[in-house]
Amino acid sequence: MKKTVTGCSVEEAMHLLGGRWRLLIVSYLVDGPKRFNELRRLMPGISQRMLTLDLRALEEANLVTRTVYPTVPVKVEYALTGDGRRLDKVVAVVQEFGLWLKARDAA
Amino acid sequence: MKKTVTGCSVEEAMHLLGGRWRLLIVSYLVDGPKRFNELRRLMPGISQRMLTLDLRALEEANLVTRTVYPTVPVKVEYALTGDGRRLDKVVAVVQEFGLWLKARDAA
DNA sequence: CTGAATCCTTGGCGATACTG
DNA sequence: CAGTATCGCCAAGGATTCAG
Repeated sequence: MKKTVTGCSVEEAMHLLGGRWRLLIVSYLVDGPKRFNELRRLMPGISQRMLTLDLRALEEANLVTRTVYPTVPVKVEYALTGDGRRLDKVVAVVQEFGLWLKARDAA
Repeated sequence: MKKTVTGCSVEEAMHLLGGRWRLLIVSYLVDGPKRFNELRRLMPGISQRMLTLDLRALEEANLVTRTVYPTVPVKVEYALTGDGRRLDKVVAVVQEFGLWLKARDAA
């Protein structure tokens, strides 16, 4: 990817997190490390492909770590890095807004 | 639009704000009402079409108001609604993250 | 100045099948 | 279990033109 977005900070952040699933993935990792299929179960709508791609992107951005336990069968855990912890507040605030939005539109 | 995203709050919020420009638009409206071309100047990359479409979407979501002053030439002002003010924190947090991100990647 | 209309391209994303 | 590889769709977005 590496599309040079010369824009401002909001644009940069959105380019990294703006996909359909990325911030949602992070929102689940905030609670602690998760395995691949664990994340799939938490997000019934996501495809295997997108989960992989988005996790790779977050990994490349140093927001998430990928740890492989060489057991049989293989076990892979994803967790937020220290940098990724910078997203805690983002997730919290967006989640809060989303909740309010759903409540409002339900009425 | 009204695409029924049955997902969780983060997914809902991202579906509304996840586009390339929407949150950026909001980030400029946080500082006060802005005119159409004023927004265009602030976002050199955006096309006329997308600015219109995204503003309409935000308007339909009751986050932004559109006020037409019947002068000649016409003057149109966009401003955040009370509901839209719920995005102040979102913008602030995302902006902060984006700034940190740019600083980190500059190093 | 603020759009609407049209056409076209891109890439985000899903579906499916295959693998260590 | 945790992926990779292909294929193809379609909505997001850009460029250009026309209009009140």
